[in-house]
Amino acid sequence: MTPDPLSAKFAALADPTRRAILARLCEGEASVNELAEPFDMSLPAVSKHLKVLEKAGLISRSREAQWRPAKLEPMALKGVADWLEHYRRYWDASFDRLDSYLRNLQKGKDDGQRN
Amino acid sequence: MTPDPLSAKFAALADPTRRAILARLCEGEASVNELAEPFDMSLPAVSKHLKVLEKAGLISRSREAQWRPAKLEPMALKGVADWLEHYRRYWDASFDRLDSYLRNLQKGKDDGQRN
DNA sequence: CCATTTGTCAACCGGTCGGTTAAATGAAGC
DNA sequence: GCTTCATTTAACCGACCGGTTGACAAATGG
Repeated sequence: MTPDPLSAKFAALADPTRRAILARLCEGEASVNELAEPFDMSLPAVSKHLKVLEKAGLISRSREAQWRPAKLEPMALKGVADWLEHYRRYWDASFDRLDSYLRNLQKGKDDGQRN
Repeated sequence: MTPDPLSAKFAALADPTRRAILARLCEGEASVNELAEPFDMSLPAVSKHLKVLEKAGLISRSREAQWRPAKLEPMALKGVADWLEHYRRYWDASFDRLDSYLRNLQKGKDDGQRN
């Protein structure tokens, strides 16, 4: 247990239901019932998903009478983006290779360097 | 089975061993034995991790005599980055709020707008 | 106090995950 | 053909995941 924070974030994001919940929370805080509405799933199931997101730091929860609204915590996503950023140069390089390959095709003839 | 590609990528990244393998592959292709060397883990375990990464599209594999070198496929990571990009404006906003809060603290007195 | 509304907890279930060991495969070299 | 090296497959294991149902808790409001 107690996996590292980054693993917890990736694991939390690896479920489409949870990603949909995050997308919904972009529009503002929402109660469990509101969040559960789009899904064909029991309330406890949604509650569990919220707990996973909360433990990963991706959302926070408050109390408002009998409601427990959930709120997006976007800085946690920034942590994931920062990890990915180390790899940007690799996919940029891949894209450049693909780009020049396509340019050579476009130029039509065999006037580009082979390889 | 057959989860959506984005879920497969997040799930593959949710394991520190697999992230370490990707980091190693930044330095170039590597055989299974090379990749397994840093880990206190059997070879079949590493082989399984590679299969997860491959099914997620994050690496590809070739054949070279009796070796099956693995190679980073960075465009797959770009797919993850693109999904995250939708949330950038939210963490930027959070960061700006934090930033101006700290600026007001730095200015010391209560001359900033509250709330 | 009682009922209603909202949400969580507990126990259970089948399936997947991350690891193991032992056996099988594939290619190379003698 | 046999051996050796590199890797995968198969079977198994305990733990975790995503879902269920049923009971419980906590706040609101008559």
